[in-house]
Amino acid sequence: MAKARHKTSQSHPAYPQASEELSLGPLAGLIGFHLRLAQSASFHAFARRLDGIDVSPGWFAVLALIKENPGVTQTALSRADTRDKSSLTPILDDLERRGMISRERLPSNRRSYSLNLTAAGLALLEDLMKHATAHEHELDQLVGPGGKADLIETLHRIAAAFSQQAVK
Amino acid sequence: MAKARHKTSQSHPAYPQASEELSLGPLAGLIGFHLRLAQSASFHAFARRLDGIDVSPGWFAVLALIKENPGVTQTALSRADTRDKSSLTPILDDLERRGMISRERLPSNRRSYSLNLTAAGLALLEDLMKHATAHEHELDQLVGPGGKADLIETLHRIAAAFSQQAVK
DNA sequence: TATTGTTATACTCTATAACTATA
DNA sequence: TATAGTTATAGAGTATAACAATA
Repeated sequence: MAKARHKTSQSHPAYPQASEELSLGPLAGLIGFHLRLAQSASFHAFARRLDGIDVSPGWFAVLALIKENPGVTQTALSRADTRDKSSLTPILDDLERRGMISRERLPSNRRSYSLNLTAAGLALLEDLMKHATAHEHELDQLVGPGGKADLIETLHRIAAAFSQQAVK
Repeated sequence: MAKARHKTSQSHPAYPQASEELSLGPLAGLIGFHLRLAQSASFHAFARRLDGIDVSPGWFAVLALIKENPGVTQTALSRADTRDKSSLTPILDDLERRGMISRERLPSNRRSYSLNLTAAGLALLEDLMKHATAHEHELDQLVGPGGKADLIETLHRIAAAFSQQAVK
């Protein structure tokens, strides 16, 4: 987990287009393209921070959502994190095996699990949160003091708009 | 390729946290979290547009970069798209097999290929560009008229800052 | 020795479909 | 019949390492 390591050797050979940055052409004006590069770079930077901890960036959101919504079910959790419930199962299996979460059948509906953090899970989350905060601090610097709320609102609007489409 | 299909059945059962949106807690304030959701939603929406065309969103950038930088080498291309050269090989193999690109050894450096679009590749790219433009138009609406340049600049700053880190 | 590109391989993330058990 | 969760499986996407050809 969290095993991203790059080695971008900067040589400057003598043939066209290879020594400098490529021209992006129309890509330079596409939000979608920059969204991909920014999220990928940010994700890997966060993963690098988590090196040594055996938890990937995606698991952080799972733990944070359980803490914030005690007793949440797996299906509700998968919806909030916009992935299929079947993608969540192995993650939760692992977190349970490691004693980070508890799963209890709901008496009112014995098909569902009620998910909660254990004390160990809370401690893990708090550790992860420290790294997330440090990472976020870097992002804040890049975005600037006035831009953050706007940026989050815009990103949220994008996510919400296209998620609705997916339902159609 | 481009096979994303969601079915978010909106039932409203009678147990806690399942009927409505979950609380995001601290995640609500994290740029990184919203970056992931926005890019994932936008990516899948674009992929949905490309349904029927046997090319994924990632391949679009490859074709666009080759068009914009005729004769580019594989290593330079992989760098511009921030992925390893070995990830590019199977994509280029496929594009070449389908007659979309040409690969010629550079006389000046016979280790390198010079990549170019064929006529068919250009036609494919133009078709893809129509879909990308339509998708981008949707994003523009969401971002608003004044926000676009700012958003792209911010995303670019994030990508650039963390890519540099990766080199260290 | 260093670099370009290929190959072999593996890991992460995520989805679909069929299943069990409950409702 | 419908829903919650599991299992089996598959397919993108991407990386590392070892390699051949070339520099």
